[in-house]
Amino acid sequence: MNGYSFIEVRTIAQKKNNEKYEAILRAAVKVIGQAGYHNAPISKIAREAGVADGTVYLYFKNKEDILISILRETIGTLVDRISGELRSVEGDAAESLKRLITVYFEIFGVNPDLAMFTQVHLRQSNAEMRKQIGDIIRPYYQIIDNIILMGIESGVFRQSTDKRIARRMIFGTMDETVTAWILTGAKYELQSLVLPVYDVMVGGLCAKP
Amino acid sequence: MNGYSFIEVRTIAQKKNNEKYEAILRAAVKVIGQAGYHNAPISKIAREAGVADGTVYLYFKNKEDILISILRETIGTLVDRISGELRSVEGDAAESLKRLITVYFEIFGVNPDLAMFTQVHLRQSNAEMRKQIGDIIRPYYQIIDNIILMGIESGVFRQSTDKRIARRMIFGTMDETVTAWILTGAKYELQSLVLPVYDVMVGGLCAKP
Amino acid sequence: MNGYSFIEVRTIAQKKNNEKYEAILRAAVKVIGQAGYHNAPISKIAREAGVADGTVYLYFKNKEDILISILRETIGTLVDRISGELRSVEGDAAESLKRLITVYFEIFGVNPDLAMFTQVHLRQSNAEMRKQIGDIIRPYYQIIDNIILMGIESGVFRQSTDKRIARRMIFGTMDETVTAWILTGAKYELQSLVLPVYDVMVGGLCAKP
Amino acid sequence: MNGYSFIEVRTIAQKKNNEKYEAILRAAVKVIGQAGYHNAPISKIAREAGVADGTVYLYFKNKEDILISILRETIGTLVDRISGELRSVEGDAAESLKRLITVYFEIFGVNPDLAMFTQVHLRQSNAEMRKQIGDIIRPYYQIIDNIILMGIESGVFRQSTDKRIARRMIFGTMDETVTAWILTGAKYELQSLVLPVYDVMVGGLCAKP
DNA sequence: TATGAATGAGACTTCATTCAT
DNA sequence: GATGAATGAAGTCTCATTCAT
Repeated sequence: MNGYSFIEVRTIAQKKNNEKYEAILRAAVKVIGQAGYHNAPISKIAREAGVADGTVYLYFKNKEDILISILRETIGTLVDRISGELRSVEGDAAESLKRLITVYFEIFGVNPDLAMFTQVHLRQSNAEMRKQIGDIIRPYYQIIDNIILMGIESGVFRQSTDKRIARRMIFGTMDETVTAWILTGAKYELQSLVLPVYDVMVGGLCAKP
Repeated sequence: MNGYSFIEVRTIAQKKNNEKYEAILRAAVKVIGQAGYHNAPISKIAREAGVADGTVYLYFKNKEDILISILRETIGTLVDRISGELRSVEGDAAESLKRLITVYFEIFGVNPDLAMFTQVHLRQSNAEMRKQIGDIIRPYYQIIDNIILMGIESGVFRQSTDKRIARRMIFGTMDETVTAWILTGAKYELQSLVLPVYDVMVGGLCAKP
Repeated sequence: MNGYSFIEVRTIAQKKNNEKYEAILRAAVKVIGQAGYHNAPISKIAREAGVADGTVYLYFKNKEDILISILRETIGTLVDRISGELRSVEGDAAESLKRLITVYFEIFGVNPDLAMFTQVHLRQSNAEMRKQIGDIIRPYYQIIDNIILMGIESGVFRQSTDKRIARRMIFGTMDETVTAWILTGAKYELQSLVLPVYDVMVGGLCAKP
Repeated sequence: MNGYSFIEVRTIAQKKNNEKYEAILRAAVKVIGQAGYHNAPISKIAREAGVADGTVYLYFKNKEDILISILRETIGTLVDRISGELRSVEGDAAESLKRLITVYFEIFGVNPDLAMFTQVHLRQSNAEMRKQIGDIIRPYYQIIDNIILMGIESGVFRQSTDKRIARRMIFGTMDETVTAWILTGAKYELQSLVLPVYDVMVGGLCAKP
């Protein structure tokens, strides 16, 4: 439940020998993150994980399955951690949003390869994969939606807010911020951007009257 | 200077016959847009364009060059059209932003394949390509930056706005909106979202006191 | 140290199964020898060796590497065998030269494909390969040079002999003899030419006074 | 009849527009000589010759025909020039041999590309081409044979000389000398080697008793 | 004659996946 | 479970040759 490990969310069957399962996922994040999905041969991932090529197929159906699994673990971690944070600020939409951004930047800030993977290379998926991706990512969207709803109902956010659009603004801004961060070399602390990002989300661009 | 056509910028040579050049680019947008860069063999692009495989290499240095060329044409068009729009609202930052969103949604709204290409598949590039992509995309960023600056200086936007963050919010929100639109099947009119998107960008989430 | 096998020198890796490594080299000698380097597709070599195309790349870096490897094995064999022969006639330059010719004709005489490969198709290399070829072939040149030097110092060969030219005469004459032999169909025993070739090298054309 | 040009030996039909014919051959010698047969696209030869790709096929049946034609012209020139030289030393085998070497080194010494072409890249031919090459080269062999015969009959060369072997020694030594010269960068005057080469051919290696 | 755009066969090479050990 | 050698489909790109202009 802490979200720092890939272990918890595995089923019992998969828990057997999860050392290798995790090693492969970690290796895949690193290799794909740095080289891109189509420049990351299974053989390279296996070597990085310290296992044989064939072993990968004992833990994953195929290469796509690795991609999906990484996303599942990542989103799982994200949702776990954010949920944990939100419980302690129950009802405070503004603070919830701030925590959301904080956790998001934290998770990717300490793992640029994972950021690169999620923001950049995950897109290299075909139509049928995107369906699965959508399903996996939904709980995360839900959290954002809940925060927005909470804000509107509590009067902190505008009544007229278009909820879908607001979610895309939040998601898109964080996404773009992380993408810019890695594409410019991950040279500064992503954490330092939590407040300005939060500020522009909440306050918008306009000068208040 | 019209920006509506692929004609202006020639890559390999000033071919007499740019019909084929454009046909290949159009085909590439379609095939890559639908299947993804790495699932779009040259042979498929060539067939879609109605030319032989080898012909593609008379107009483009290699496969990457096609990707780069599409982006160059697209950004060129985008910049041309937005610049045109902005001239008629000289100095009005809010209106400029609205026009930016309008043009952005217009261009991609009529060409979901192009949207898919730009929003999704363009990311499937390696490190050295991203350098080129960065160079090409810069003029577009510049336009957004100019609008922000204009807004701040004219007092329409907040003085305290972090310009980099603001740009990422604008870019990320539009990007995410278009991405969501195509990933859900491009079923509604993208144009209908101009106002709500503009609204959340300018007003932010918070209820005014 | 026996020089009769391709086993000793490993290029890519110390493969457990060098049966395939040798099978591919043998197939390459045959196919390239008969068709020429640029008319010998990897697919043909693989088929001749009884392996899949991709297997070739488990044992060789690329097509050039095959060429280089064959040369290395051949020169290795040649040098080993000649060295062995020369040990038993230590100091006798004339006899050494005769043994050199004998071994040279022996090796190529039993393998016309290898002769064809070495004499004819090896030349089809680009500039950078020729550098490597030069390095590999050097020990062989050295042996010839040593024989010449030995002959001069022992007074068997003329003091005034230009050593470089002498080496080229020896090498060129053997080379041309083998080339002519294969280009005319390898119909006679190459061995039968050892003495006349030796004779013309040592005695030259002129009638002694 | 001077052998310095490609013009004379053309038939009347081919003489029409022989400027282009010669330009293409010259270009081919240069491009193939420097890059090798299989790295010398027709397009490159055409560009070097200042004609269109298609024009090449008005003068040559195909790419192989260019190779053959160059050889024919070269051997033609060689035979013409040597024949001319030999007429002035009628009957003197030793002097004839010296003139042979001189002309050989002269022709290739002033044109390293042609040397590279003949010594190195011409070998990149397939079986059926080699038949043609043999036919073309025969008159040149004939000249060498004649010199040898003349030497034996006049008592200048040994009675016991094996004529075939002697020819191969002469040819192989010149060939190897020129090859070594170009492969080491054509840095010295090939002419300077005429005498030492002649010397080793005639005197052989042995110290006279 | 001359052009050069167009063709498409075919080359080299990579790599996801399988399977005997 | 674990291995890694082997496979072969598929991809990118080159280039000899043709043909409409």
